[in-house]
Amino acid sequence: MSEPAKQADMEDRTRQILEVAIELAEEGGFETVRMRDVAAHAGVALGTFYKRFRSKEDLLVAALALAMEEMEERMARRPVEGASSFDRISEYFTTATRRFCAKPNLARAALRAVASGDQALAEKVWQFHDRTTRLILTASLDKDRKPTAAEVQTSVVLQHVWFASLVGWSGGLHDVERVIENVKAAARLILGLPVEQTV
Amino acid sequence: MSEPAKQADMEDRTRQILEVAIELAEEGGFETVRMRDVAAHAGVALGTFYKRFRSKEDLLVAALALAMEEMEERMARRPVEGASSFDRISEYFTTATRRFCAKPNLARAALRAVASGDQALAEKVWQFHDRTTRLILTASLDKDRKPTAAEVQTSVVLQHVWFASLVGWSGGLHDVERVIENVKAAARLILGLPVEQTV
DNA sequence: ATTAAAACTGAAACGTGTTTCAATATTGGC
DNA sequence: GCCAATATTGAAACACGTTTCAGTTTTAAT
Repeated sequence: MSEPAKQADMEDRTRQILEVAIELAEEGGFETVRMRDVAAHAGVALGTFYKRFRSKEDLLVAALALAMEEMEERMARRPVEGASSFDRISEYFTTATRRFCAKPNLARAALRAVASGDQALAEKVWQFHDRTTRLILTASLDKDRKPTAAEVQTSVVLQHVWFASLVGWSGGLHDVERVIENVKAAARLILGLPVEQTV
Repeated sequence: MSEPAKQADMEDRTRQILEVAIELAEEGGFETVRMRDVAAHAGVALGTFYKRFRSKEDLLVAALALAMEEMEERMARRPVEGASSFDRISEYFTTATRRFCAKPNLARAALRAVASGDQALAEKVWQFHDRTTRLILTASLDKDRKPTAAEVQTSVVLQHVWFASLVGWSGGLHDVERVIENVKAAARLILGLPVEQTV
C-alpha cells in the first residue's frame, strides 16, 4: 500500500515534479534531469509525468517561468532605483544576470530548453519574452508611463543581447561579468553615452 | 589534430560525411540527421564517423562553418554597396538572413547545435562569432579602415540581436522578415535614425 | 615483399527520452 | 453506495546518440 496522498491536487503534483526537476538541474544540469529520476523522486509514474509535461524541454521552460515569477516579485518588492535610465537598466540586468547565473547548471539547462527551437514551446517561450520585456521597460522608465516605440524597441534589443550573451556564457565563450558588460555596452550605444573600451 | 576546418583542406571522407549530414538536415532538420543514417549514406562505420565528429552538434556546427565560408566568399565577390552605413548593414543582414533561412530545416538544426551550450564546441562557436563580426564590420565600414571601438561594439550588438531573433524564428515565434526588421530596428536605434513603428 | 602501426568495419551494447498498455485506483454523478 | 469515466501505475518496448571491441584492411617505412 502506498501513501494516502488524498490531497493529490494536480497543481501540487505538478509543482512537486517541477521542484524535483529544479533540484536535479541545479545539481548537474540538463543531463542530470533524467525523466525516470524526476518521476521517481516526485512519486509518480512516467506516464503521469508526461501528462503534465510534454517533454524535457517543456519541463525546463516551466522551471524558467518559475524563476521569472521570482524575479517579477523581487522587482515589485524592490524596484531598481538608479537616477538615470542607464543606471536603472544597468542595475536591472546586473541583478537579473547574477541571480540567474547563480545556479549555473539550472540556468544552462533552462537556456538549452528555450533555445532548442521546439515549436511546441512557442507559446511559453513567447510569454517569457513578453514578461521579460515588461520587466525591462518597468525598470528603465522612472514613472509608470506609457513607453514610446523607441523605448519598447530598446528593451527588445537589450533582451536579445542579454539572451545571446547568456547563450555564449552557457557555451563557455565568456564569463558572467561579460554578459553584464555586453548589455551595458548595448545600452550605452543606444542611449548615446560615451563608449567604454572592452577587452 | 586535423579538425575539419575548411572544405578545401577537408579529407574526402570527412567532406562526404558533412555533405550527407547537410542533405539530411535540409530534408527534415535535427532529428532527421540520424547518426546511423549519416554514417551509412557516407559509407563509413559509426566508429569512423565518431573519429571525425565528436557529436551530432559538432557535425552541425561544421555544417554552419561551411555556410559561413559561402557567405564570406559571396561577400568578397559582391560586397554590399549601400550609400550609408545603415543601408549597408541593412543589405548585409537582409542577404545573410534570407540565405540562411532559405534552407529552414538545416538552419534550425545548425542553430540548435550552436545554442546547445556544449562546452566542447566553444572554440568553434567562438570562431563563428568572430568571423561573423568581421563580416558585419566589413559591410558597415565603407573603406577598409580600422574600426573604432563603438563600431566593433555595434557589430557585436547587431550580431546578438540577429542570433536571438533567429532563435526566435527557429522556435516559431515569428517569421523571417521579422528577424530582418529586428536587426534593422537595432541599427536605427544605435545610429540615431528615426524609429519606425513595428507591429 | 614484409611487417608493424594505424585506420576501418560490423555488430553489439548501453543510457536515456518517449510511448504504450493492461491492470488498478480514484473520482464525480446518481 | 454504485457505477462509469477518468487517472494512475508499473513495466515493457522503441528510437536514437554514443561507446566499445575483436577482427580485418590499409598504409608506409624498410
